[in-house]
Amino acid sequence: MRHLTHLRYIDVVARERSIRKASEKLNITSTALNRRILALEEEVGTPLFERLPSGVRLNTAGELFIQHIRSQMTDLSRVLSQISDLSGVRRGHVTVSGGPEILASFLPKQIAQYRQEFDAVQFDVIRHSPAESLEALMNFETDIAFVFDSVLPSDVHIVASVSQPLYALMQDSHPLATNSTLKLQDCLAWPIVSPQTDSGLKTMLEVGRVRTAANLQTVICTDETEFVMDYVRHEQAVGFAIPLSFEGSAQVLSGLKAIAIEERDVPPGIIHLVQRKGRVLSVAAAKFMDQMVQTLNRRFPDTTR
Amino acid sequence: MRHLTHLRYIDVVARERSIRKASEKLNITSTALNRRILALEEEVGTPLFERLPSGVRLNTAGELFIQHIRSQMTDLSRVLSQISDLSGVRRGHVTVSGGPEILASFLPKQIAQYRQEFDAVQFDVIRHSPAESLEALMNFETDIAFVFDSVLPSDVHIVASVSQPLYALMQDSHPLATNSTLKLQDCLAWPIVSPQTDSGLKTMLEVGRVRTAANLQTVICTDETEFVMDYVRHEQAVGFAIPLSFEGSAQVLSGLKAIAIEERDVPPGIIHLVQRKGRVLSVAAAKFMDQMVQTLNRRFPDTTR
DNA sequence: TCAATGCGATGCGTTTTTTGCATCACCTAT
DNA sequence: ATAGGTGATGCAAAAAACGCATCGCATTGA
Repeated sequence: MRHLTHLRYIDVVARERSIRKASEKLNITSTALNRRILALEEEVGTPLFERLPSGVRLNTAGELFIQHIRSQMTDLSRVLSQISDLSGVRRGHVTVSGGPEILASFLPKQIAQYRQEFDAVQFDVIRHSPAESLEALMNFETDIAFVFDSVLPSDVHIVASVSQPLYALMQDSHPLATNSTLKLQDCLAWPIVSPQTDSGLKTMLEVGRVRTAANLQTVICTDETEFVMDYVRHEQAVGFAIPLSFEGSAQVLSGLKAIAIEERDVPPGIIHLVQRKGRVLSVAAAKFMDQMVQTLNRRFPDTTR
Repeated sequence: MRHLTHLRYIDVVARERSIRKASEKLNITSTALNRRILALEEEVGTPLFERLPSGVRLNTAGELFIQHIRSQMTDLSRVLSQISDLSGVRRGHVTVSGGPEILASFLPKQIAQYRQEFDAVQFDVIRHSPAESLEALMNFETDIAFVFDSVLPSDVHIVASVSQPLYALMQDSHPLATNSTLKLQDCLAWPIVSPQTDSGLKTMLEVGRVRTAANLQTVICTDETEFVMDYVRHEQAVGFAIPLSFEGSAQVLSGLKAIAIEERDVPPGIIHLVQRKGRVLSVAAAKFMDQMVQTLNRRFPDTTR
């Protein structure tokens, strides 16, 4: 789409903060791109970029304008998606972001299920911290985001919230594996694989640690869910995860046991399924969102929508 | 703005339902315009217009697309308005529509007051029936509309509602002019100047007629508020109006008396001040809206917002 | 202090796109 | 059948966009 191209030019320049860099990315000369920007600024009647020795940067007017540009671009692709939807084929593009908890088991399964029905829809999956998720959402870079245990600003719309208790993961031959639930204290004697960054999982564990005064023996810090799962297969250690990260796919847990930590010790975390407030999702994204909400409702009946 | 031009082309074709007519309006050849449309349809991947012997007409895809186009255009002008607002001058363009009741006294005064402060803002005032008002609002042709006594669809946002009792207008030397309020029955003996079309005023009067079984002697039907005011100066007839049409400007009423009809006879009508739901108004329009709501609140304390 | 480097802006010739004219094919109403 | 309307299309001219080479300027590093 030709219009889209024009808009994309400005968008990329804003992102790259350099006309020359942007021109490489767009496969045109910096001259052409530069003149486009000059022409645009002429039309708007005011500069949109500050010229710095190291490149360019949006000024206030530019910030307003780029917001409009991005909104326009996503709106257009939504409309195109609606239009091709008229002829029966469900085309489209959905961009989802979330933390590692989501990327492990839940999201791939959801996407696979969706694509069974609509295989002309393409997905982008991005790993983001909660803050990055929200920023990307506001910049129209993503359609849907999962945010774990975070205070949400008022300009995002919470489509669903699901409560996730903390589970301990271990070999199924592990001495603890016979329990039906565990206290955090029970884990003190074992090496712990704990989350690394300030993720939601880390926060949950931290709350538990403070509450029960349990001094866990962390031996490995990592956010890679797969690494955790795999590691506890090799050592009699204890890892942590939430149901969304392992439930529903038998293979992930093969040889492992997941046991709930008592909620008195660690209160459940909340995962929010969010989109940008006021934005109308494409047909594909809306439908996918709907499917996920339904699944969550079925698997976790306490899900609020 | 060059980008806007492209979009406008499509918009005008859709409105004119003819490429040739649109091309005249846009001061270009029909060839150029035709090819633009063909190119656009190519890019979108599907026809947007049906070709009829008498011209063109939007198909379903086109309807979706034009909606997007119009939204884009108004959004862009809003952003440009915000941008020029950054540099201190409040520029902009506000389009208001409403029935004759509003156009008489209230609206001109409001606009004059607003332009005292921001004289770079330009206004378009259009006279519309309630249905036309709502349609224009949805087509992004107007920013703000006054709708009198009408059932409003869910896709408009009611910014304020003001209750308006019916008043009888007559010479101040009229025999009825000594009363402080009037019953509809009191008017039976006099020639009546009544509203013509199915306006809100007409509806109010109709309700009163049915309720009190009063058989008014209508001698003139007109919707022109000014005509009514002027006519009752010449004959001892009775006209009707609502406070918004005459209150606040002494000249309009000079030589006339306005007396409230008792609310038992004729329940007050409601005038809604509305905008398109989900749409963000330009700085100028929002500010003007705000001023009007404040005025209404001051003059009619029962105004809801 | 003096290159070296990287940035956006600009003049000019070339390429690509857009436009206008003339014309075609088609339908409708007279 | 004819006259007047519609949108589509081939072709040449006009306009816009593009790429190359170059400029001016500021920062960086020896």
